[in-house]
Amino acid sequence: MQDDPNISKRRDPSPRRVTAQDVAKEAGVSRSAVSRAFTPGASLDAEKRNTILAAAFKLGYRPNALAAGLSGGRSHLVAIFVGDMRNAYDSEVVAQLVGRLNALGKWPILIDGGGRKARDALLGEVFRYPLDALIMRAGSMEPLIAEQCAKLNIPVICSGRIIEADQVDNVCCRNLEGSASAARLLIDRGRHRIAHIRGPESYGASDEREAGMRKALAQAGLAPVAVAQGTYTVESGYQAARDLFGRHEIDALHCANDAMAIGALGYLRECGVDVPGAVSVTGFDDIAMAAWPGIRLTTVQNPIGAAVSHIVDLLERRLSDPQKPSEVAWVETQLVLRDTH
Amino acid sequence: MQDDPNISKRRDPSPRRVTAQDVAKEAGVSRSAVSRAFTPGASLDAEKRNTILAAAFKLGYRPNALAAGLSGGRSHLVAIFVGDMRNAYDSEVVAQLVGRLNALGKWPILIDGGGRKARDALLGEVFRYPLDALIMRAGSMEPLIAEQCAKLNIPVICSGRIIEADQVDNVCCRNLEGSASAARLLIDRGRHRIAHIRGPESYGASDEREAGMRKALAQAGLAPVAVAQGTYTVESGYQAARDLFGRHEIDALHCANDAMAIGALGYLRECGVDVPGAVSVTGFDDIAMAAWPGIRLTTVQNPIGAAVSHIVDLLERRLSDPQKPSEVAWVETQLVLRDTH
DNA sequence: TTGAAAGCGGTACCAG
DNA sequence: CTGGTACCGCTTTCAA
Repeated sequence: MQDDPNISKRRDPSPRRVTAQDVAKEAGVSRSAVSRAFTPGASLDAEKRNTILAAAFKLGYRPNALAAGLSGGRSHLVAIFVGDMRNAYDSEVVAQLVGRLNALGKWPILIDGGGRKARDALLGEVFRYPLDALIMRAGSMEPLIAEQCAKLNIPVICSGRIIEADQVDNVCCRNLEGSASAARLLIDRGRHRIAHIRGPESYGASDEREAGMRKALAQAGLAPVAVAQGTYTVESGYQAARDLFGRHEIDALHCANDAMAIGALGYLRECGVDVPGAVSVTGFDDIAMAAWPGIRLTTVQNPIGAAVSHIVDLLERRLSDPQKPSEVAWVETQLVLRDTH
Repeated sequence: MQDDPNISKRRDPSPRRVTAQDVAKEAGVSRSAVSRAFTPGASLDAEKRNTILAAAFKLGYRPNALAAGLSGGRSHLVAIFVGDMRNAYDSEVVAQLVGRLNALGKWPILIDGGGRKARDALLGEVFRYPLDALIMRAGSMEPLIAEQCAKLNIPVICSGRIIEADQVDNVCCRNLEGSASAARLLIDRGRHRIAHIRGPESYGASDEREAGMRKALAQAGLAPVAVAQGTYTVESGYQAARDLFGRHEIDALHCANDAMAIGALGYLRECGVDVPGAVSVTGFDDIAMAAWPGIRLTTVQNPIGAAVSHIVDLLERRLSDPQKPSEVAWVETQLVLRDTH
């Protein structure tokens, strides 16, 4: 090894990546043969294939995915656009999604849209890659992006809001029904002075979740005592709870997501309010944290696993049939009874 | 528009992506000119450039990043390998890192190593892309990966554990000192019966954090009452606390990360133990959650922003000088006093 | 300043 | 089954 006459070449300041040509030379075959050795189902003498694979292994060769993607095939690159990764629900979705995509041989490029002004520029840049698809995880989302994708012929899987367009498939949660079920729980529990912390207007889910609780209350001849607006963060839930409880007589609080419910819980605990003795609190999503000891939040489960499975499923079906009509996959919610109702 | 004679072409089942050639034809120039129009600093008549850009805009053209990467340049693709995205600290790091990389025009491909058996196969696949760099965020990490990268000439930025190798830069937290400072705080608070929940052996940080607290105790002539082992999850912290408090007289508990501390806090709260009246609890990391109302954990800040800045900085410097010697950037910790000590 | 042409590393089709 | 060859879309010389 030490005497390798190539040692000087090895010192080359920027050693080239090993190519099929190199492997071909090493194995004494043609470039085409090397390509075939890495193409499942290609016709190639078994022994020759082994020789080639051995040479490839020795040289540390891997077919360049960029080149492969260029010449006709798929890039296997998928972009995931996330509204705000700092949000617990979204980050759980991303975590699961990444694992599933990896397993499928798809490589997710993450784009963090979090409050970014230059969002368009950002997307403009990433669209330079011939993406297999774009997965949008966002409640507050620009249909503009979908438009751009249409132009570029990139299929879109959208979760969190429904976009009606060609080549766009949607995954959506039964927000209204879910929220209504939480409100009914509170009513059945004997609560009458029910308040709500909703999300910002820019998110479609905010309206649906508010509408759901209003509907359930109305069916019981009730109306919300008060509705405050947060931003889906723990901190905003804390603030909103302070506002609400400072100005109203309230015996139950339904929040548009778990993070805000946890913030509200924190406020109530600070005030020494007995939950659920004096006040019931419910959330929406059932993030991992909702189940933690010390929180044990009663909430509406918006099952992440189901949403991710739908996304992956729609992606696969879309890729195998790019012309198929758009679909909406619904995610059903379920009440999870813990210690705060 | 409706009369566009190309309408039949538009109906093409799989419309090609617009290429430089198309733009050239539209603008009546050569392919080369189009390329130049998109290359800052290339010599091209100003007016002609405008014509070209207009044509490009009209056609919705974007230079194909794959082709660009193929022909010499960088791919601008960066892989982020995360040990376990379900962990709050790691997911905060990823969230920030993604934003910073996006701003730099680098596109992060996420790989979730979370308990995956086929980790090698996974990496083998992603290494088919000519990555600009690999960022590893992992406490429990295979130096094998670094080896593979060396072969492929891919620089590595490693955070969470130091790997000494060419082309590998490291970002590392002062685990020992940080943990020692927490232990000193507990001692100063008058605690003598101090226990520790450590992390698994496979993580280098686990040993360092335990050693730090042992060292501080030793300096005060003390030794830990007991040490339990968790897995850096909330649930494991809860379990470990139950074990510890069931078998020992303890007046303070230092945990190797915040998640476990939060789990322990949950257990103590369930038992009605007064924190910090009867028992002090400290964590490590200062994840967002540690500051939440209802938790307010006293902890050792392992500043994520600083770590991310170091990663990005090392990345930039490595890319601008691939041959530069390896570096270690240290992240300094700081005690954050809240309500549990 | 410009256009033509040679790669970049594969894939896929061609004739043999 | 095999090697030769023409692309894929872009960047970058090289002359003009």
